[in-house]
Amino acid sequence: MVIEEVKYWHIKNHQLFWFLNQEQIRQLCILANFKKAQKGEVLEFVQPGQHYIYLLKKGNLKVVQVDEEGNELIVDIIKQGELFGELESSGGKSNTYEYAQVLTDKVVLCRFSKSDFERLLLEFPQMALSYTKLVGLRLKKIQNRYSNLFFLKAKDRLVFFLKEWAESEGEKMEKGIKLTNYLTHKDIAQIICAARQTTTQFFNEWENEGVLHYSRKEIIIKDLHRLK
Amino acid sequence: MVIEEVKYWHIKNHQLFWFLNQEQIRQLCILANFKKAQKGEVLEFVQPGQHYIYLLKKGNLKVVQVDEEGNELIVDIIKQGELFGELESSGGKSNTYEYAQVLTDKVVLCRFSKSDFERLLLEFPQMALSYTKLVGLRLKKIQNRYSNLFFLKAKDRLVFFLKEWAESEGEKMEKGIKLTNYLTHKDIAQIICAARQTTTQFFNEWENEGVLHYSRKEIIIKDLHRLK
DNA sequence: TCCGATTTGTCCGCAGGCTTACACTTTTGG
DNA sequence: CCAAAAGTGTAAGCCTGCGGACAAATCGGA
Repeated sequence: MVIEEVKYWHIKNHQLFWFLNQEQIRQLCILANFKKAQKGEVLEFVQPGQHYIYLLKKGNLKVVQVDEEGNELIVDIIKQGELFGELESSGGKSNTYEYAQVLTDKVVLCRFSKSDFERLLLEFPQMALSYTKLVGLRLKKIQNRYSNLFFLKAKDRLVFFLKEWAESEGEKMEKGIKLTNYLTHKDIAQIICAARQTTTQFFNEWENEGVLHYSRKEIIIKDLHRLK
Repeated sequence: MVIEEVKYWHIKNHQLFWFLNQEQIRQLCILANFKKAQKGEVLEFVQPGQHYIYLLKKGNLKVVQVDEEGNELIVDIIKQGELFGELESSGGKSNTYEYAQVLTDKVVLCRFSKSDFERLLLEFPQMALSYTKLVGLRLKKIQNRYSNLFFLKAKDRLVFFLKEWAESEGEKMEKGIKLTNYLTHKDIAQIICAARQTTTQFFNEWENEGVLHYSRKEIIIKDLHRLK
């Protein structure tokens, strides 16, 4: 069962764990610490002094940044098979605090210490290269979000976000594209950098126009092109 | 002379080129393509199909992103000794176009092909690790700018930018901190994501309060703490 | 099944800062 | 050395969308 899971994980992360053979994966698996968590649970993954890399094996979670006034911003949504932790940890200096929270019913994740991970990267340079590309990809993604925040208005940012979501997790059906929903209006607002009320408004406009249906369980995008 | 320059460059980039000996540096130097450019010159560094990594040896330049309406955003300021190119190239999909422009009187840069660079990283895993950390650092930096754009108002973003600049290139003097200026109000506006007029206004407020002096050649921050 | 908590719906005033518009100043290049 | 271009100063109007306020709906747990 554990090996089964590892196999799965291995597939999801081919770009990174490609170069390891079964034995090495098994070894990494021993290194790794497994953990389960329930919906809503908060994971404080940036303990000072303790540096871990996390791999989300099952479920989804959000990485939230809080400033001194208590304003929250969702920095990233971590999906099945994605790495997080070291990468996200904020610059250190600032007065913002960061935590992760479970969005789906349950979540399975494992972690390995930063130093173990680095040892692995040194042993398998090919893997270091893959890892670098992975980080580079995130850099591009965030850079995209950044320029969107400047170039686009709130509504267009929401459209952008929904299209991206549809692309990565959407399921095509006769009635449109179905997204299994694990986000509230508030969550989405914090992702696209808007007020919750503004987000609600846009959703309702689309609901009335009949191009989208939002519910807590799922979102149906009936017509992607009319989404604007 | 060339070796002198390489030595210098080596120092500036210790985190990356640490592990190479003189011979290897010389070799990299042969691999590399040198180029000089004048102030104002535009470098189209993202040719499709051609993947290069650039190292800025001397001077400063800005990386600009342009959207379909012609709005410009400065994605990054590249300073002496910094790498750019592959890292910055936008996600590919979008309809934004990117270019670099020389800010200082003259600029010296060299480039090596992505594949040569990757070969080097594979040969020196320690270097791959350093490079990974470098990319990670940029990720953090951009993530910081992103959350600033959400949490902070325009004026505070300008303060943040100036403080950062002062930290990286400021020169302490009796009259305050001196910054050799290579940016116009427009440039700064495009960095902090504000309108040019807004930026001008803030500078003038500070000028009147006597906490800062702006000119095209230099910026003197007389009192960092009163800058708000 | 019921109660409290969370999420969603709606309205509206207010403000930050973008736009437009133009005058003035400094730099650059022929 | 002069004209054109680039950069700076200043002001007014307008618009997006934030924030507060509350009601209604939905969920989750005891």
